Amino acid sequence: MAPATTPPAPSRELRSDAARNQQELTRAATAAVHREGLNVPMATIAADAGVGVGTLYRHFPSREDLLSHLTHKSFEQVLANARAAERHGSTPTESLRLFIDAAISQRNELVLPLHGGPAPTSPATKAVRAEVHAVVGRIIKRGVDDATLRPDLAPRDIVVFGAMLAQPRPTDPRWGATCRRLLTMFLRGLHP
Amino acid sequence: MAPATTPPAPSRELRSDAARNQQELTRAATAAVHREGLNVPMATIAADAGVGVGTLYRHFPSREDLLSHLTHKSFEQVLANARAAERHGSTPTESLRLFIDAAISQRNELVLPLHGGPAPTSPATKAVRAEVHAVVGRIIKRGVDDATLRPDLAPRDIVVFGAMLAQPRPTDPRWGATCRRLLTMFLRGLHP
DNA sequence: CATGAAGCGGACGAAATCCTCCGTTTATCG
DNA sequence: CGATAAACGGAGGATTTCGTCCGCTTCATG
Repeated sequence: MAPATTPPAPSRELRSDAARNQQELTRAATAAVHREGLNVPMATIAADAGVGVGTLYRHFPSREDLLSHLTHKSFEQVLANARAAERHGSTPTESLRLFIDAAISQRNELVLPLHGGPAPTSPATKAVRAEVHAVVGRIIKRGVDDATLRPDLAPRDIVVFGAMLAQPRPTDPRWGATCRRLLTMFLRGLHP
Repeated sequence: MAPATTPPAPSRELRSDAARNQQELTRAATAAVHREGLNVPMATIAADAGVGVGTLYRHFPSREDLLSHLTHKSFEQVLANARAAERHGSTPTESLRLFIDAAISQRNELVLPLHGGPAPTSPATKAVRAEVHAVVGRIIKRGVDDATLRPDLAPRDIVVFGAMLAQPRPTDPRWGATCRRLLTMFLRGLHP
C-alpha cells in the first residue's frame, strides 16, 4: 500500500528526521490553532514542535500552505468518519448520529473552514469534501427508502450542521454536552 | 426616555460631532469585521468611518474595547429580538422561530462571541445575556405548559443554536437558505 | 462673535510577525 | 568510516499593526 498522503511534496522519500518533524509540526500546529486561534504566530508553532522556524518554512512554504494542509487532513478524517458511520450504524439515523458525534469528539483535532476561516480549500481538498457528500448522500438515501428520513434532506444539511457543532469553544467545559443535546434534537426533526 | 445606552463613557454629554463619529465608527467596525475578519486593522476601520485613528482611539481606548462594544450592542439587539418574538409569536414554537430567524437575518450586523472570538464579555454584557435567557425561558415554559415543547428543553439550547446559525459565512450565497432549513428541522425535533 | 473646552487627525516609535538566507548539523549509503 | 546531499536553526531585514502624542479645528455657550 502506498503511503496515505505525503502532504506538501511527494517528490521523493523524506529523510527520517524530516518525516518526524513534519508530523510533529502538523500536530503542534493543530494544537496551537485550537489554543490561540487561527492567527497564532508561526514561531509559536515551530517552538511547540521543537524545531526552528526555518524547518517549519521548509515543510510549509507559507502560512497558508500550513493551514490548508491542516484543513485537508481534517477533511480526510471527516471522510473516514463518514465511511465508518455508514458501515457501523444500525439504521440510517444512527449512522448520521455516529458521523456527527465523531466530529464533535474530534473537534480539538479538526481545523474546518467555517466562518470564513482557513481558506477556500485546494482542489484536492474539494475532492475529499465531495466524497464526504457522496457517502452521506448514500446514508440519506437508505433512510429515505425505508421512510425513516424526510425525502428533502440533503447531504449539505448534515455536513454543515456537523461542521457547526465541530467548531471549537475553548472557554466552555459544557460545550460537548450541549452539542450532543442539539444533535439529538436535530435528529428528531429529520423523520418524515 | 433616557438615551438607550451611552456605550463607552456615559460620563457627560457628547458633542454632536463626537456622537456622530462614534455611531459611524461602530457601523464601520461591524462592516469591517464581517468583511475582513476579527483581526481587521484599526486603521481600516477608522478610514471606513471617515475619521483618523486618533479619533477611533479616543472613543475606544483599545482594540478589545471596540470589539466588546460591538458584542454588547449585538447582545442588546438579540434581547430586542427575543422580546419581539415573545410578543409576536402565535405559538411558543413560532416565537422560537421568529427569535432565531431574526438572528439569521441580522448576521451581518451581529458580532457574537462564538468560537472563542471577540471576548469573554463584560459584566454589563453578561447581564444582557442573562436577560435573553430569561425571556427565552419564558417562551419555553409556555410551550412546555401547553405540551408543544419537550420539558427538557433549556434556554441555552436555543441561544447556542441561534448563535451558531448567526455566524457569518462570507463566501456562500446559499448560507441564509441553508440556515433556515436547519432551523426548520431543529424546531421539528423540539416537540414532545 | 469670541472664547475655551472638547474633539480631531495622522505622523511616529515600539512591538509583533513574516519569511529568507546561509553556515552548521545529521542521516544515509557505499 | 567518510563523503555528500538533505535538513536544520535562528539571526535579521522588511513589513504590518498598535496605540500615543500634540498642534490644529470645531462645537457650544454667553
